[in-house]
Amino acid sequence: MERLLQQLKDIHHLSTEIQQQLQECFTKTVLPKGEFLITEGKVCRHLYFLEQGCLRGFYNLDGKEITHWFGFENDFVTSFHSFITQEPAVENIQLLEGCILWAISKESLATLLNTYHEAERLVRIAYEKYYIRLEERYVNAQFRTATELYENLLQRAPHIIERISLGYIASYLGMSQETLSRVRSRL
Amino acid sequence: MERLLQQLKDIHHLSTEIQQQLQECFTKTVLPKGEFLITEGKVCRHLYFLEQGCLRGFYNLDGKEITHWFGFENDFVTSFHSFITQEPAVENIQLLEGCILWAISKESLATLLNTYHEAERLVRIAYEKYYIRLEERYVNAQFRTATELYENLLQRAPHIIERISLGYIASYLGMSQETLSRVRSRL
DNA sequence: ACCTGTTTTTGACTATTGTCAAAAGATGTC
DNA sequence: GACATCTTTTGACAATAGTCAAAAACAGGT
Repeated sequence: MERLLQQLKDIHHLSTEIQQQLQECFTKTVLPKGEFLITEGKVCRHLYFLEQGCLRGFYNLDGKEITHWFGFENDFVTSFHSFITQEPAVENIQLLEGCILWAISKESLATLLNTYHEAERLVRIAYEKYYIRLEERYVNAQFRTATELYENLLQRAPHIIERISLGYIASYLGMSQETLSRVRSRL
Repeated sequence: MERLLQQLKDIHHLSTEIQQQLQECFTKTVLPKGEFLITEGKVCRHLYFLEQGCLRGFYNLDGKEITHWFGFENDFVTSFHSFITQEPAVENIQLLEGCILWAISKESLATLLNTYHEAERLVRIAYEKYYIRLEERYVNAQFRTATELYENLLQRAPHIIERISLGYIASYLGMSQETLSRVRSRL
């Protein structure tokens, strides 16, 4: 819980009142490796804060799993599309390690936003930070050779390379595992 | 201005007070085809509402222009990264047609957000809509052949194909103009 | 209808990457 | 230490897409 509050404080000042309220809204969740946090087709009713562990978001395309995102410590995770619209999720989120998470329901969040105007600003600023990271991920994703894509990732997000297994990274970069393996052997 | 207010009302209810305030904050801007709204390297101090016309966002990669986004009527446009962080923009936004835009400065927006708490919610919800469109654009962007990418775009955003010239669409889909031309001839 | 400049199409060739299949290397457990 | 399982590497071949260059189609203006 300390980590979560600290992350929120980094975004914007928090009154003691709202801090107490937050403590009540979030529930600790511990899940083992391999488990699914979000499953394709189900509506996603919670937003999670990831205290410990890592996970991946992926969707299916012609029977192939496409990893489009990795989550690590201090990230807020959910299928944002499904959480916002309350339509069934098109993606899955799977734990790549055992994880400690803090969950808040859509309803609790809505109540929080209606009660505390400062919470509204908190969420907006969190979105901005999230959006900027998303943008950085996609700039440089196009028109590159496998080698360039890998070198770019190595600079931009070495923690992904250190921690995630080859097949998932290949899927994330949009190439086959074999190609990625060959790229690596050439460096 | 009517269109802008209507768009905002679609997002969330507006009090008459805030409507008047909005009228004062936005400035009408008319620019000819080819002009740049945002230029790489310059800090972007305005957010625009596009009433009429269309435009493209692109960045340079090894001397090649990569179009990553198109804007049409009723879109809010800017280099969000630069506008939010006030760092120099990494992308350009160029008008593909003559356009009518409504501009609001970063300062005016900040004042608005501090004065009217409901504006805070307005921006958050606008972000959510924007984010969802962005996500839809990138899902299905990977692991596909040129033909599939084009067919996907045809379904998802036929207005882009009808209105934008071949070279820009090719750049947007991450393929050469020649390949796109061949794909089209096969259908 | 004609000229001019721009956009789109076509052709030939090359390079990169995907696919399938098998081998080699790690990791964990008994 | 040996076995089973999972991950990574290597090899051979086919298919897809990029590049360069030239031709054709289209649009706007006179």
